[in-house]
Amino acid sequence: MGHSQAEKARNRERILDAAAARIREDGPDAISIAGLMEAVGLTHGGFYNHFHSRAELLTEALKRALESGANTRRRAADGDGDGDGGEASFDAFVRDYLSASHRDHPESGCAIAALAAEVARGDEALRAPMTERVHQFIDRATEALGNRRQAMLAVSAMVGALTLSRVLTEPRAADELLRTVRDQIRSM
Amino acid sequence: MGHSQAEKARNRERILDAAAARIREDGPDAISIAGLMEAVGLTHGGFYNHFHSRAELLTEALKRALESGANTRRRAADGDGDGDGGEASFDAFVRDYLSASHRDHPESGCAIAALAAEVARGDEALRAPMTERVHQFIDRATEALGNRRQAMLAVSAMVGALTLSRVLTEPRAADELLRTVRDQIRSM
DNA sequence: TGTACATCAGTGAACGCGCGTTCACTGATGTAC
DNA sequence: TGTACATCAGTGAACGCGCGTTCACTGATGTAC
Repeated sequence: MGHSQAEKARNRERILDAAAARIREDGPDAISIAGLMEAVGLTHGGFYNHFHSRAELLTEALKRALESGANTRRRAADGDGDGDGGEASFDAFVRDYLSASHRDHPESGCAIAALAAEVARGDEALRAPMTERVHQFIDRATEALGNRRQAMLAVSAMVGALTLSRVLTEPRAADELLRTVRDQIRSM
Repeated sequence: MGHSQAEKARNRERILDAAAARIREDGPDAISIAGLMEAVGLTHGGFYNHFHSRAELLTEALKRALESGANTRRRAADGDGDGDGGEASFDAFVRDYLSASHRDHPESGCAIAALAAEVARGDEALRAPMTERVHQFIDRATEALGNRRQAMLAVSAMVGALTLSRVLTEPRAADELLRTVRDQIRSM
């Protein structure tokens, strides 16, 4: 096995990516160091070569999850949409954000929807990076809709609808909620 | 100390109420049996006279939290509002739901906003009672707004805005989000 | 109504397990000459 | 370019703590007569 500096950096990335997926899928409390390291193919002792503590990992994993979720959304909207940016791409963004596929894959999805309530209970260091993303989200919607007040409504509804659609037990009702909120926002 | 049947029933209620508050304030994983029993003035051993397991407690505490949150909202809207029911009381309901006071007191607040993401990760037995409340919420908004599609948007936005306002680090921004979404919904 | 006995809510010690963290060790990597 | 040595990423055993759960015990409650 190699122990080079390059490999160390790569392993840190792999740990963070695994943690960012896991935290969105099962929540912060479900992350155990042994389990995480095993998922990456390492043993738990080496964890502390990369992070000072579990708490530090969670902070970094949240940041990574926020980036990852935003990137995945962006890619989906760009790939799907008619690549002319602006309103058209925001429309594609909304379609993707409120899709069944996003609902069914929190591990690569929006970290705001997956983790907002838990982050809200945390200290300011944890809330700050998510706060920044929320503002970016609102700013982007404001540009697309040309109205900051509507944008706040739209962003709140997107986060709320995605979260609620993950709770509803009947797939029909979950689909209906997504579809309805999506159409309402697209016709704003 | 009394060990009567009546006192047992009362203690069970006190345990459930404490758990319902704690689960909304700090999340399900923060509930420890010893801590909960101590908060109620009992010792941890007696817990199992009331519940089979911690998992059973969490299920019951969620149900209690859903009821409690709905009741608190209802009381706030009725006390505040012009007691003529219907649209006026829904307006009072929205004002209360998206208030700073509700944001700052999750322990007596809406359990949907506080726990949706965590419940979404759980099994169907956990999701069922919250699903029911979500439908009640949407039905009530549908009655008030006279439009089921708008009601879904409104409910999603209320849950999303409350949750996001708890994340934002600057009080000004958190207030603005609540106020803006509240006004948008009231003018629907 | 009073008495004897069974029940059972609550107590607090103990058990066992999982998990975060530490640490001595290893062998490959990287560097100084 | 080659060699000797220091560094340090990863390993896996061990430690300590918190916590869910169990259990023998207690004394008040409730019931049968």
